[in-house]
Amino acid sequence: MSQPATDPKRRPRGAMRQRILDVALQLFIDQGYEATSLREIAERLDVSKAALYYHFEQKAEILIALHLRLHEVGLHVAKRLDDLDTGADPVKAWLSLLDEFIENLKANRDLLLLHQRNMQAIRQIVSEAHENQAEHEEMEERIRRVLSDPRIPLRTRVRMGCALGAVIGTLLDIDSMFAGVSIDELAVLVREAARDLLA
Amino acid sequence: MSQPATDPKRRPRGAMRQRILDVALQLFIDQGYEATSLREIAERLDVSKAALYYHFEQKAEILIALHLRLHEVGLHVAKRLDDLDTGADPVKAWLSLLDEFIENLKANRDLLLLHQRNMQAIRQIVSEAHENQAEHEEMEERIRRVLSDPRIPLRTRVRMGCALGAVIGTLLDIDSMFAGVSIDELAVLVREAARDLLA
DNA sequence: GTCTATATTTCGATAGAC
DNA sequence: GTCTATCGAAATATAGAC
Repeated sequence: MSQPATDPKRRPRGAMRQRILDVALQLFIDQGYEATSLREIAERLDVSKAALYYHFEQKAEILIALHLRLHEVGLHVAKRLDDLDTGADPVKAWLSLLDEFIENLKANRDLLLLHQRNMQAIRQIVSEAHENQAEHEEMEERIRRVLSDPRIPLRTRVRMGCALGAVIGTLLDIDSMFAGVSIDELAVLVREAARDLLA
Repeated sequence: MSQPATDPKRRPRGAMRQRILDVALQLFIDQGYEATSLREIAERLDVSKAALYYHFEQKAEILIALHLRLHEVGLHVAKRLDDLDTGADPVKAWLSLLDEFIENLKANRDLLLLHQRNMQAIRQIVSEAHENQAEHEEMEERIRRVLSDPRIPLRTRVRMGCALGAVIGTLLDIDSMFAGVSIDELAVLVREAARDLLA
């Protein structure tokens, strides 16, 4: 009903939309969302500013679209959070959450970088967009809840947080930290360190 | 010669300047540098926009002043980095660097938050201000150099990075992670975890 | 779908009185 | 040191032709 009535096999559907998102993602990571103008995005794509408005009603929608991409990717990690809520050994569950997270990070480092470097803008825009629906609870929120769960000893919770911090700190900004080392090689070592932390 | 000719004992010297910096710091942390207008800062201080320009020639100077504050604070940590360069046991040196860092973080969490959340803006503005002088090498740069030093086994370097990530990840955004736990209590546990990581 | 205008708003910054 | 008033630039967004 709501799908466009064109042949679904005719592929370049929304191709321009994707190109916009790709360029915006790079610029938002490098300069930040607020510091990036639609003019810049349009110039890189060699189209006019107005062309962008055919694909997105507002600038904020570009950021939201990218944020949603990350959200889909994060669903697997969220599943592991459910395990944590439903009993089971929290340390074990956390370790497999970290594994899932590392895989996600390897495959979508740019989206996570976007999130890390534009949290303020994303928070503000998303909260305005959903108004008060509360709809999907943010993964961060759920992580915070686990780390505040009094049923888990504080010492353990802190180490869970440390392990997560270690993963993010070493694998996300890899280029500026361990330039030249492959991410896979790093991931193995970090995973091992996280395990030691929670042993 | 260049000092103002007023009585140096008459204290509220630059009091307004400090109030501006304090308000700006809070807003830059909450909303980001680019998303914060001088109008907002002026409103919070209940002065006019133009008043701000008596104390700072440009908006960017406010950010630079805050960045310099952080720089002074970071000098102690930088000393520990020297130890790392001049031989000695890198693991031991790293641990005492982390201790110094944790103390700094406890005393100046807001400045570090500012830095973490406005890296892009700071980088761009600072690089424009110093043009090509290269003057003071940024601490991050020095940390990266240590973590790339081939004389230290990769496994050790990764763990050094993990330990730093653990400290930052758990102690910097403390309010959103371990709400309700005192930072001192947390710091003890994180310090211990870092030591285990590098054991 | 993309273009050339243009409207509208807001921002950083300045001039000059007090 | 602070104000009012204003400037010029740049940003988001829209109108309407093609």
